Amino acid sequence: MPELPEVETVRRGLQPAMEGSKITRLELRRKDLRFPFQPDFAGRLQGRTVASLGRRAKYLLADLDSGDVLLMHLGMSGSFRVVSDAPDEENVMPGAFHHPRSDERAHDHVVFHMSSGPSVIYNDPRRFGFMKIFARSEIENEPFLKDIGPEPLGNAFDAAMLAGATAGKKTSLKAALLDQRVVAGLGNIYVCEALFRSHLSPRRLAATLATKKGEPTDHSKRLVTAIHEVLNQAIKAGGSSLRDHRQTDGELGYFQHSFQVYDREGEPCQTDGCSGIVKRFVQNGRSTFWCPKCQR
DNA sequence: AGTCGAGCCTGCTGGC
DNA sequence: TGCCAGCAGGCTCGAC
Repeated sequence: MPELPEVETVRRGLQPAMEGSKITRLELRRKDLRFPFQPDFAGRLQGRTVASLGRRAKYLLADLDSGDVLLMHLGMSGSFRVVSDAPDEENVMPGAFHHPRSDERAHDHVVFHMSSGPSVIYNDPRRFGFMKIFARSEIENEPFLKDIGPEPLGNAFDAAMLAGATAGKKTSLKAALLDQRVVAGLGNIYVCEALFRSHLSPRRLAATLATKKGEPTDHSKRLVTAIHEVLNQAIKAGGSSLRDHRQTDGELGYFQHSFQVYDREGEPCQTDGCSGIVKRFVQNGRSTFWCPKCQR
């Protein structure tokens, strides 16, 4: 599930419960997620106040009053939900309709009991997600963050930057956009959608975003515009819910209804005047969806 | 050095 | 109905 729009949706949902609130108790229901929890993981969190909850790429970053930062990644199937208290009860926050079944609760791995009242529960069936604490002073050296490219919705990301980052790359446009060192936070869904909206082929050589002089081409400009549009629309829709993603109140995101190519193999292309059919093929081990007729 | 495939783990879907 | 292969939104590592 979680690409940038889903992680940002989760961040906004967790903010009221976590920001300015103290972690009174941390329940670890297993010793690992993708990786073993660090020694004294719970001890470094309990009694600490979350000064702010931020996001970098697909990572959530909880800034603690101890000078530590808690980094959280949702992997493929991670989700958070906020419940009013006592996670063993069915008392979900008002307005939520999602009451997890007991077999879903088997994957409730971490529970943050917050001084603000509610508990924040991390659920992750596949356990590709992980959590790690590091000192804020070490953020520049944090391996998970240090090579990540610019935020696609930030000022540093524009056509010239994208052209520079892909200059000389022998790989495809699709693979380049999935590379977090080029631009942060895009995953398979939003790369497919952005390429479609910019009418660029996923097979196109990444290096063609720049001229020989290194100037950004029109393609690079179109792509940046498309990335902005698709991410902003998806955040507005609360992300995309395919299998796992839910907002923190249990609501589904609904951007999946706005997909134009992703998971639409065999359906007609939605570009005005195009009679193409959406195709799927496997590129770098991942499904790519595109319209061969209008994406060049 | 840059690029690509394998693997991590569980659950769901479609075909037989 | 039941079984099993194939597939899934991310990331790192090792091999070329």
